[in-house]
Amino acid sequence: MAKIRGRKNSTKKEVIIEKASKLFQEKGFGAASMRDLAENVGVEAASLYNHIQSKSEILQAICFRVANEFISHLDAVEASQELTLKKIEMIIRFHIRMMMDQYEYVYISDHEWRHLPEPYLSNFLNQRRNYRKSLADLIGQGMERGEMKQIDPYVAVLTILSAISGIESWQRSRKHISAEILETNMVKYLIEGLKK
Amino acid sequence: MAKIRGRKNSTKKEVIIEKASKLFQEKGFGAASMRDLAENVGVEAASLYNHIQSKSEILQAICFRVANEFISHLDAVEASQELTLKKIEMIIRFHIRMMMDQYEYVYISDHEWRHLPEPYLSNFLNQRRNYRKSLADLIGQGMERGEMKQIDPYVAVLTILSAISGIESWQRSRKHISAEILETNMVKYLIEGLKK
DNA sequence: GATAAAAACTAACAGTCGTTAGTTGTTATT
DNA sequence: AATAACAACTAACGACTGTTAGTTTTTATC
Repeated sequence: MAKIRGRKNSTKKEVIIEKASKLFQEKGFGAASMRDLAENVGVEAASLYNHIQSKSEILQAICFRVANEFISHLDAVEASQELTLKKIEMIIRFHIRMMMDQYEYVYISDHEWRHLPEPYLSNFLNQRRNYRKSLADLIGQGMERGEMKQIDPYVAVLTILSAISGIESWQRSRKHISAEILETNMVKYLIEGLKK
Repeated sequence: MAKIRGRKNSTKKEVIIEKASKLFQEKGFGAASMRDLAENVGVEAASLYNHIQSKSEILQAICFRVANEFISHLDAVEASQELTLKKIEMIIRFHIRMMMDQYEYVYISDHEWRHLPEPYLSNFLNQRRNYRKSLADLIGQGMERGEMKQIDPYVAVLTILSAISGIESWQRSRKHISAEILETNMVKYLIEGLKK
């Protein structure tokens, strides 16, 4: 019996998921093949199945890992004692950081979830719906307390989340702008708007 | 010889492109098959090739059609005599309307352009880069004239465009919110911000 | 060094992919 | 009615898909 096997196994599985995230982001889940992935891992395609059960299991792992990170952070923020507007700013900053630090993972979770098989697809969409609902409630609360403008909370959530998920296209022109400038300016825009 | 053939041909081709736009948006370009598409058109897969040259020609048609619409509108706005902030508002409204009226086309142009073959891919990305550059210049001009806050123009462009392209996820919950409310609130947010 | 588990390999499966060739039916012009 | 272009069909191609079975090599424990 191998003691360390469990550790070794999950390590190799992690390598596969990491390489897959790059591949899925570049080519899309449908266009990325297991043989592509195997080549990146440095192994034959069939050997991958010693560590994973299927191609879509990789997608599941990526999507739900990202979802859990966002949900955990939201819970922590909600439990804090900050002003509502400050809470929203914290969430915005976390989303921006996630997008910059774990670009491939977040991208896949944002765009490739369509290829999740049931029942994972419904599960994922439920989690996403709940997350957005919590965020909208938070914004509604901020309006009630007079901290913020009167704006449809759901539209605000939509605007914030999709504005940030668009950083994807900034990734490719990284040279033109630093991470710090991006975060500072985007937060300023999303909080204060464009008009003077 | 058939006089009307040209017209007939393009009409059927247009049907194919229209059905394809729905299919590509739902399943992604890679996962959508020509046999899928043929079934939606009501014809055998091979028959499609009497009207189109390849699968990717459909993608090209969609991506460049959308790109041209946005470029044309931008040109018209730039030539107008409005205030800069008003110009930007006009562009935002146009993007929102396009997203609502031609959702599938815009979605594909936003997300499936990766699958364009060269040299169309480079061509497309060039056009996109130029479009964003023009928009950033417009915002820079607005700042110089004192109409707007001091924000990195490129970040502003990125925020605006990606915020709007996120309407995709609103499409699926259309019942919860009307197009008018969406447009009004999103414009308000993107111009005035969240803070009171 | 023996043992046994883990992980690599080769070969192949059944199915799907985009696309082409060749043929038949349809439609419009003469 | 004859002609000719168009658009549908069937059949098939070679390549590629995710995945399984069976076998061999590597690795870790005793």
